[in-house]
Amino acid sequence: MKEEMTKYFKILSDSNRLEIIELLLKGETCGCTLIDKLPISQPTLSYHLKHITEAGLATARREGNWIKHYIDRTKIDDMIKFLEDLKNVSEDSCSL
Amino acid sequence: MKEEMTKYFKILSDSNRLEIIELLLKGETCGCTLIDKLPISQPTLSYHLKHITEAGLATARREGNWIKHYIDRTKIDDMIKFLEDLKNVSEDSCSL
DNA sequence: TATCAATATAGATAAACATCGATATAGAAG
DNA sequence: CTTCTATATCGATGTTTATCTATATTGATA
Repeated sequence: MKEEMTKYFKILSDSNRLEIIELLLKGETCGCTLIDKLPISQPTLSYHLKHITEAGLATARREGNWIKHYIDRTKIDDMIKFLEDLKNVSEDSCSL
Repeated sequence: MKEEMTKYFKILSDSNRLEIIELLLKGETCGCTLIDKLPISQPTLSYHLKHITEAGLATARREGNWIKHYIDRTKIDDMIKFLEDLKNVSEDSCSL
């Protein structure tokens, strides 16, 4: 649980990755269009997409010539939930 | 803004740091009591507390012999807000 | 002022990370 | 079956990170 969260937070801790996620949420879905909007090379984009996917924040699926990427919004919800709980931790609350 | 967020997320991306933050929220406040509850050395704890503070997630203030640390819960709110906005990003929304 | 407890710094190290250019692979389509 | 486009992998590199031990600093107090 907490392991999962640190993994997600690590993904969000890089500005290029955050940008990628934002673009994916906006409907970009395809690496070939992402690449023009980011200050990184194609191999680096591939590397980030792989990590985002392996962390469980996105899924990838081939569609014809392209590989489409979809952010799993429920994972963002999980993070929000976790932070809400964290914020409410107090001297007499149980651990997360 | 987004820079600030990646900085916060980086802080939360390490399990020891997350543990420290949780303990601080529970009212530990002092390094000397934290140290017994963590699998790290005193210098490493000092190192993490420094980073948490420099990132703006906590404040530190000397009180007699000890230095007390206080998490700024509004920063957690900022993260929650950011993630809410991120989740709601869509094809026709503006950028964060 | 000498001592002690809490905290910080220095210096070292190994691992992880972000990045690149070059190249390989995979699948669609001619 | 060759070609083209999208994506992945390889190998290298410089940087950042988490961690340690040893030592310094700081401030309270005996």
